[in-house]
Amino acid sequence: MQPPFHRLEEYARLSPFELGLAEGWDGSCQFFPKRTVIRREGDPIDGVFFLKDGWVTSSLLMRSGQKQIVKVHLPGDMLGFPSLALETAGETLEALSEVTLCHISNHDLSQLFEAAPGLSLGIFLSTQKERIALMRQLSWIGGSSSAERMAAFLLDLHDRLALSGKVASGTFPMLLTQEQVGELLGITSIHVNRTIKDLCRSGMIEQGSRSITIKSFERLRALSPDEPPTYAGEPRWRRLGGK
Amino acid sequence: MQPPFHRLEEYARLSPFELGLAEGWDGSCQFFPKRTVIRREGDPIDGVFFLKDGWVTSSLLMRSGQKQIVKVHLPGDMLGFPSLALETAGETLEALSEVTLCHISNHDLSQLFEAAPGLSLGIFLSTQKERIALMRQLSWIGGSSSAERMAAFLLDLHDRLALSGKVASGTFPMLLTQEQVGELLGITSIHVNRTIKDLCRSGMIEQGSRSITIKSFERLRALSPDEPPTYAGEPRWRRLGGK
DNA sequence: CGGTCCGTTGAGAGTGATCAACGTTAGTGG
DNA sequence: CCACTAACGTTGATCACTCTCAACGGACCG
Repeated sequence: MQPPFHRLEEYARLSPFELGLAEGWDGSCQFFPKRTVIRREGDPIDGVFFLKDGWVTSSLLMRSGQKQIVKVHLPGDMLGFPSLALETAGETLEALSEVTLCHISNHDLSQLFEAAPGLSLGIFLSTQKERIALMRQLSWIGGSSSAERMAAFLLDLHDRLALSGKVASGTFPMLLTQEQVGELLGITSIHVNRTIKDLCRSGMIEQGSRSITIKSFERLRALSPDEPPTYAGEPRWRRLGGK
Repeated sequence: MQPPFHRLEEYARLSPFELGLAEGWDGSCQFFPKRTVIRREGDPIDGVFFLKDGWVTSSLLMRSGQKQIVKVHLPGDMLGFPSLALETAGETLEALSEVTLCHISNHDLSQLFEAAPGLSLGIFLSTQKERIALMRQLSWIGGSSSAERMAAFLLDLHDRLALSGKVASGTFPMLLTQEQVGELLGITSIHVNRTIKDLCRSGMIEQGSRSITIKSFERLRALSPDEPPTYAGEPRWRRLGGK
């Protein structure tokens, strides 16, 4: 299975039929230019997406006009699942870069749930993983200073990009503007700037034009309010999948 | 289906076999006294729970010692699902009152996924609903003042308790201490007190010994940073479930 | 070569944290 | 039933982190 589709097998060895399904998605994918709104809060729900390439934000708009970014999605993520429980979309999906998406209609999804148990379980567990990620982000914002949030965010992004081989000796691309980082961490873009500068001055990170380099993992991890969770591998899935 | 088990049918009409499964849970339930830790972060994962009666918090502990309450669970909620994606439990479940829990082992859960498609889909969608709730809470904490967070929290709790008929003319039980409300909303217990007092002074709410009364829904809703989402009913499920 | 978006920096204001003390309720054992 | 104790709620004073407002520099794009 070619990246980023290999992530579908993270929890489950897939059957040839299931692999075929995923290849079917690959065949019919759509491109979106940078800054496109893929689906807006309140839009009708036409299924979910598999993010083949590019970065996508998921955000909520409050009545005050304040935007809260809830997740930065990277290649291999599945998008739009929370809205399945709602009448209309509950989050805005927005392209941070040029993006390649595979669209999975409600109809295809229902067939998948019926006929592809391994893929279903893998998707189910990956959405639980997203819940864990949300819980962590909540704890960052609810109980940490701006520097601590920033450290946690940078380490998390680093680790997730490293899984796709997008990191070279601590350096990884940063496609968010400082304003967007602020919307993600619940601080002002101005304060994001000061916080980043502080981390640079103290030698923990360096910033390139559209990249970040982590200079001291040790000190950044010491600053971070929590440690990354250990995800269950296939053995746990096997227990859940029966047999 | 007797409350709170009726919530399992929120998304799916259940087959007689599926109803039997749920009744089986009911037969083998456990009691926990107030303040018991049901499962601690890092504990081995022995399945999930159905909350039959009582209130339970789900929380994360940060290295600083700060606790972030991530969710207040009410009767009918399913607990412990996020940890299925992890090697060890990712959240601490703690009884806020005397609690009745039905335990569902990994083995039972795998059988359920295989043989009870309606129940499986209902559970899947309810976990997506939890994601929506987490996203909303994140936006409250990330982008609102303490008074706004408090308004959103009180309205949300009111609405969820109203679904179980636990609300009488705006009055509902409040089983959290002010310290716990603080851990939920990301503010100090001292500031929780001041915020509640302010809301009382301005006539929006009144506080009883272990209860809250909402006096002006209109003004509290105007203060709240967002509006409650509209959850999809059975029609949407039918589309997803196939047939 | 303009314009817009993004990043950067300064000064001042405000919300909420911290520290400290006291009142009140509830639970416990005599 | 009362005394005692601990947990919870309440209030004041001070401090710090972060927001707001404002201005300017630089980079990318048309």
